[in-house]
Amino acid sequence: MSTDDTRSRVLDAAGAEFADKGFERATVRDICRRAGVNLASVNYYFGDKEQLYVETVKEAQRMRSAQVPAPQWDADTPPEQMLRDFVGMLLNRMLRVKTAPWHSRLMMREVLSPTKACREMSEEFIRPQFEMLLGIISRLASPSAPLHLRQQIAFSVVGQCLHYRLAGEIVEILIDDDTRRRHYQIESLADQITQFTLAALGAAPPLGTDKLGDRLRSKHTPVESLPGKQ
Amino acid sequence: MSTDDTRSRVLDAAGAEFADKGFERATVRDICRRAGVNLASVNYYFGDKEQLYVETVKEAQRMRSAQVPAPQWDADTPPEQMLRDFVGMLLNRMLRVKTAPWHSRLMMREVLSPTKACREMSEEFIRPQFEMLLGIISRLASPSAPLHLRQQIAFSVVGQCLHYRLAGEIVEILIDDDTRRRHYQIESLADQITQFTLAALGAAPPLGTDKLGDRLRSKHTPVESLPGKQ
DNA sequence: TTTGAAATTAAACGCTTGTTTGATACACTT
DNA sequence: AAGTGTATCAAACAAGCGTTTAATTTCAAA
Repeated sequence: MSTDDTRSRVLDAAGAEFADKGFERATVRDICRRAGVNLASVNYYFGDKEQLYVETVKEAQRMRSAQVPAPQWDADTPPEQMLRDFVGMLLNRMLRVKTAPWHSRLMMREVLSPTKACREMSEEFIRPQFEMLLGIISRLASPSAPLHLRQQIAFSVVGQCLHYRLAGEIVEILIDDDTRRRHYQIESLADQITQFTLAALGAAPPLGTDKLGDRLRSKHTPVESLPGKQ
Repeated sequence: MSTDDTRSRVLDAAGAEFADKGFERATVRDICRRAGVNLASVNYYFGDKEQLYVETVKEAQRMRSAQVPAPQWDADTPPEQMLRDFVGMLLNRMLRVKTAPWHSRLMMREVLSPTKACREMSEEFIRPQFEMLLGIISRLASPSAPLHLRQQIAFSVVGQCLHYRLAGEIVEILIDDDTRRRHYQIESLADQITQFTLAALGAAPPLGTDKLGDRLRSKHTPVESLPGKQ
């Protein structure tokens, strides 16, 4: 955890402020007020606001990989299960931590509009995840599917997940509270997105015929290995 | 189009600035400089910056409905074609106008993070589009599919499209220029997303078997039996 | 105890922001 | 021609911003 020396307090407060308001709207004064330190601390420890921001993103990246590790699979894990795990991980990382620590929110911000200061960091953070998904897709798709098509399928998967994070405010407007409480829990969404994708690939019957969880969860080992953050 | 009196010039310049930089980062000075009018004009005609922003969003909404109307279909248009048209419209509205007039960019901004000043406006702008898509899905999906599932399928469609707009910078990082030029044109993406969705619904063969455009664009061919790759 | 570098502080600097002012130019009526 | 309300302008205002400074406190080594 964060020690309580001044530098760490500033870093933590800055992360929260940047995650909430973005770089421009977050002010050094608010950061220092939240950290309970003097106004000049930012410049004393980090030089200026921008270098503080970069350090904050690095910290978020460190914390996130330590705290929500990617799933590991046996050699005989069926690719359907891998897809379900991956989608679950994606949704959990995006939605579970909406109000929790600022690390995920800040990372999301960097993905959506990468700061030039952190561009290459975002890249090396995203690419391995994309390659992992691409590997799963390749096991599921027809062998004749060219690379660019498999890449687009991967984007289709990511897009479905991202939507619930980005357009969350619109979803709250369009779907009534009751329906949302009943059918928009993370695991339900993960099931739906997985089945949708598998059906599109011909690896499962079309949507609306049965529940995915009944097939995937029961057949193989239960999925509590999901990166659940407590 | 816009008359060249001062008020219109300010409104037009403000739209462009707000669309580019958002409310906070856009400055009254830049707006007036771009409009070629005096700094005080904003307050003279609109009261303050926030009221100018609201007027700008209203103007964008007016222009957009006049300029990019939703597709109209014959009674005998097959739902597959309707989905293709809808996806094409969505992608065009999101991507085509990246550099073009500011109206669409500003609307997109409002959808992603609705200003409290324009919340209800965004709602009445989004909902009809969502209902239209929901109608198409309902014709394609299994009759047994409950409402909440059809809604989530609609979100899956929107999510796939939105992704190319929102994570566009990440896509540019992950996919090399050549592949992007060849396979990431708007119409190609619309084909891929449509086929992906139709396949998921059992209304088309799984992805990677043939090109969608060949079937949909020429003439509608009925649904063939779903192939089983178990 | 003395010393000196590191850490912290209050205050101010210079700049940009949105907004307001008061004077001036213009167009139109009487 | 005089009067009148609208429109435009340069200039200044007050507030907030990131940053700097210079003085003070802290505290471990000498």
